[in-house]
Amino acid sequence: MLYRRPSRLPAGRYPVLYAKVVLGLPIDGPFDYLVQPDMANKISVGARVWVNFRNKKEVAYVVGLSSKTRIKKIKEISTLIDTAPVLDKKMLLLTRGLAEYYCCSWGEAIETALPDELRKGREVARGWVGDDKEDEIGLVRTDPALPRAFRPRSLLLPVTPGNDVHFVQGLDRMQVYLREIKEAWALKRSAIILFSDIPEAEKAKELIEKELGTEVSLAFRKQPKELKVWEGIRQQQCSIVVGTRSSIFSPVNNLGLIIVDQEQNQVYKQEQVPHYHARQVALMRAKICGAKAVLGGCVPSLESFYLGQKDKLKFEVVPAKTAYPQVKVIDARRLPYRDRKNKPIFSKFLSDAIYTTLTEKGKLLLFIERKGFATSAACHNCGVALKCPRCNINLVFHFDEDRLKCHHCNFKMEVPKICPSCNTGYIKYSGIGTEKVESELAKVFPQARVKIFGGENKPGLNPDADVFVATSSVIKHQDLSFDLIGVMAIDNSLNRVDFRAAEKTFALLMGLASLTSKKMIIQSVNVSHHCFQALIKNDQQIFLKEELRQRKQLNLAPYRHMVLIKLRGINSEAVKKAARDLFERLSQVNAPGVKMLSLSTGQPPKLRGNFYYQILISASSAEKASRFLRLHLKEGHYSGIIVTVDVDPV
DNA sequence: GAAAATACGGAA
DNA sequence: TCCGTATTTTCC
Repeated sequence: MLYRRPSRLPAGRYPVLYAKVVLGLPIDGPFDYLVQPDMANKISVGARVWVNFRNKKEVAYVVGLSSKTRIKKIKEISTLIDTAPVLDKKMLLLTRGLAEYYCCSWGEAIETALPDELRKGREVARGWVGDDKEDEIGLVRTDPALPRAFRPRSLLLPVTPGNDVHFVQGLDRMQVYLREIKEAWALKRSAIILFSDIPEAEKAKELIEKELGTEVSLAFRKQPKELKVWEGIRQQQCSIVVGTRSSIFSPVNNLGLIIVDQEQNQVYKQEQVPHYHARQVALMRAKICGAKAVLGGCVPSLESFYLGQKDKLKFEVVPAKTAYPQVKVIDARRLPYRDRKNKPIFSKFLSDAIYTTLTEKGKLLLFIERKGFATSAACHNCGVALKCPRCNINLVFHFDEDRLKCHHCNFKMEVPKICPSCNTGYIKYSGIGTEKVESELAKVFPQARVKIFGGENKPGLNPDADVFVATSSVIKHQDLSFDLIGVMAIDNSLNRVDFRAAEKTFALLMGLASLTSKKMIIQSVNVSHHCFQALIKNDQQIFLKEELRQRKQLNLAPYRHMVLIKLRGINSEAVKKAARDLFERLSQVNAPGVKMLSLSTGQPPKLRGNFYYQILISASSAEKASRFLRLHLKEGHYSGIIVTVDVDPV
């Protein structure tokens, strides 16, 4: 993508100027358009223009200017939308990097970085305070003195070296964030601080405003004043922005600091194409801007821990002010039977603890992860779930084939008559109904006043209630404190068909543990799991190191980049055929560093009338996988089937 | 992504 | 040879 420097232009002659533009469509560009002479001194790289593309009026983004073109039948730019760029050279670099990483077009990446109204061609207030040094780069041309100003150069720009990345671990990490923000502010540099939800961002806005005595912008998608906020930030030399995922694209000038709080949280991954992860974009943007990146949370993601192990990220642990609770893991394999039909859901140990806490008028939390879980096959006697010998994830029973299947590598096996682990028990399928916990509790402890947590039901609003039954949404409420937390059916979470199941479960339990400084009791059939060992000993390294070791052994993230190709369509057979064909075709390509792993039905296989299939790939780098797919996905087109790519799925 | 260009194939 | 339809290509 090198744009040739124009040959010296004859004096006095007016040169012809072409603009290289990209569009927010899944097509590779850029496309050349003729810049009319009267526009030439107003157009700039990073500005929007209206163009006629395929006989349709479209918004396009100028990514380069040139005095040459190889295109024969060229069209003119219809009108200019902006006289000042809406993307500075750093944002252009960032969006292009995003496209290369996440396998989308540059235009699509640009559109994810801009507010909705800008994508529709809405005009914006002038007053850009860019921090571009114009002539140093030549991307943003503001000098109207033609023809000398035509200096379109390579877009392959050197990136500011030196990436300063830190991880702040602990419940009281906000004080470190404040320290960093103050430091950036003193140097007259901007800061972007991302939070996992809007209430958290709002809280932080108040706190930072109080501490710094300056106004802080709150930015998130689809807010009524999205464009106003965007314009406001762009016009300040230096600003502080708090927000959610999309705020990573805030148009701040002189960026000096990016903080991503709760970086292990999945909310930072966008569900729509391009499936970017705000943590990844934060690291990319920090590198381009020479800014410091600070990741934070109670638990690091395996990606961040891995960076730490390689000395690419410095850890700072903030000591907790509150005590860490006593954690007990109770073996739930053989809960005593009350009768054949009604298996008890509380162990003797948990029952006793609940009883004691109730007697002492303490507050209780019973946690049940209700989110979808696959039917797993486990031994009735020893409780060991049947796992794939190749992927170490749970096998799933398929009724139609009467066999066990691995959703990761397609390994299949007959259901064993007796458990291969203990050689005595028979295999049982579990899909535990957790809805009964409340009524079960009422049966066993008629004196307890039980509420399902959520909405109006919160400890503050219901001072009478003794017991709250809650799902993972309770973890957001870090201001709560209980005397006892009981964790039920956590094996459902641990046994999910997902190589990140253990990591997610660990983060969940760490979040829960911070809601009590007294006692947490976990019921599991898997007591020796490294996830629990780390919790019992209050040593995250036990979990992180073992998990990393397993990931390495199985060639999974963060050692390799996973890429998921999703196919969907109305016709089940057609999708299946297309997926098989695509898998076959991609497998035949010799691409070093790219490995085809599996072809399976989607999760779920059918959604809103569409049938889903997915192909899993691993690669030594995301860019490599994206290049590979960009090249080979367009070779074959399947009618009626939509193919999307998710790089680094979570 | 979707219109336009091309390839295909059956009937006259 | 013609035309309707499926498939592939191109969009500047």
